[in-house]
Amino acid sequence: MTGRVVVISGPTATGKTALGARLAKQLGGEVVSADSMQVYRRMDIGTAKPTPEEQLGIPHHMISIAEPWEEYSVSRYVEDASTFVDDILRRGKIPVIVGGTGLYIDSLIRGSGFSDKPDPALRAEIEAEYDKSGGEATLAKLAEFDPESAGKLHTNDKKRIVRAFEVFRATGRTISQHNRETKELPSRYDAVKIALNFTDRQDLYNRIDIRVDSMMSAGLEQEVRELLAAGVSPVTTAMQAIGYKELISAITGEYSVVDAVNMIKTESRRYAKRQLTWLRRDENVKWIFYEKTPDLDFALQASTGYLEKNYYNNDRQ
RNA sequence: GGGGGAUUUCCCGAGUGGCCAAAGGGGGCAGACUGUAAAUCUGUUGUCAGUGACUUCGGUGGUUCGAAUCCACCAUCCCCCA
Repeated sequence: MTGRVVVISGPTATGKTALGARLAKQLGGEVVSADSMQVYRRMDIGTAKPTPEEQLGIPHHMISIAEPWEEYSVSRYVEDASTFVDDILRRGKIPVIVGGTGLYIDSLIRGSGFSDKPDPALRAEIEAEYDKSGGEATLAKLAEFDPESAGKLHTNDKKRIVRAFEVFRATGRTISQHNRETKELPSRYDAVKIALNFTDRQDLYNRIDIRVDSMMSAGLEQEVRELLAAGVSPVTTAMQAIGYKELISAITGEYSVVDAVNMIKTESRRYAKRQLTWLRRDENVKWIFYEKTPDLDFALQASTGYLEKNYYNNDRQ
């Protein structure tokens, strides 16, 4: 089914969560989170999950739906989230997709299909080959059957080179062919996208620093210790999250907690930059810029105005 | 008071007479991204006109055709002996 959805995105620490909840409440909608780390249970502080009070009594889906030792991924996300979105639409409500994981948002809206099943053994085999023959040789081999993606990839981009081989060996079709086909399919949902940002980059960075400090005083280190005590391996996808991986290293004595906190701040800033890069290439995003500090009322007003023009208007392109 | 060492481009840190605007790393900036995505990868980073010029290696002066690299003095910091 197709339907119209609202997307609230932006780099970390811009108040997406608060705006999303307010908007959902105002529009009579429900929130569908689009965050690759909030899907994990037991990781509340470091992923800045909305508390029950912050949820304003609005249903929030796709939060705390997997255990941190599970391997969650985009494909599972699209599968699970689209079920909620479809259900919300069926009930005549507005899905408000809130989150900062660009790949998840785009894949959900596009309705990306990921048909082949991941085969860890196959992947490991290809990785071993890459390590053995080197990037240059492996990329050359890729060019033999898929010159298109080989041309786009850098020799050091092990993950994507390996994946290109993996798709080809598993399905017999090249990844570039697969990508082209999914691109040509009509979007699964009609999305009105809004992104939050600051006029001045430095204000975003200041905001991130403040938030990391408050996560620490809220007990992030204890949260990480509990995950380790629960037996969560540091190599899982969940433990790659910013804030968690650094504190694990501090807990195991690699460096001090103070150093870890500084790294978390730096990593968060760099992450915010990558989020901006991802969002900026989407021309359909309506940006809302804060001056100095996040201003929820301003954002709410700006997004409401935008939605009135672009969401309810059926002539919208 | 005496002896020794240090001072490099945003940061750390190489560089001991020309091949140095100056290795490498970090950070910044920009980009990529289709089953690990809070991950991963790439480019760029003195200034200006774009294959050349100009300013820079604590400061001042000197040696030299030529200095971040040698000498003198000054400044700041560190260590050792008093």
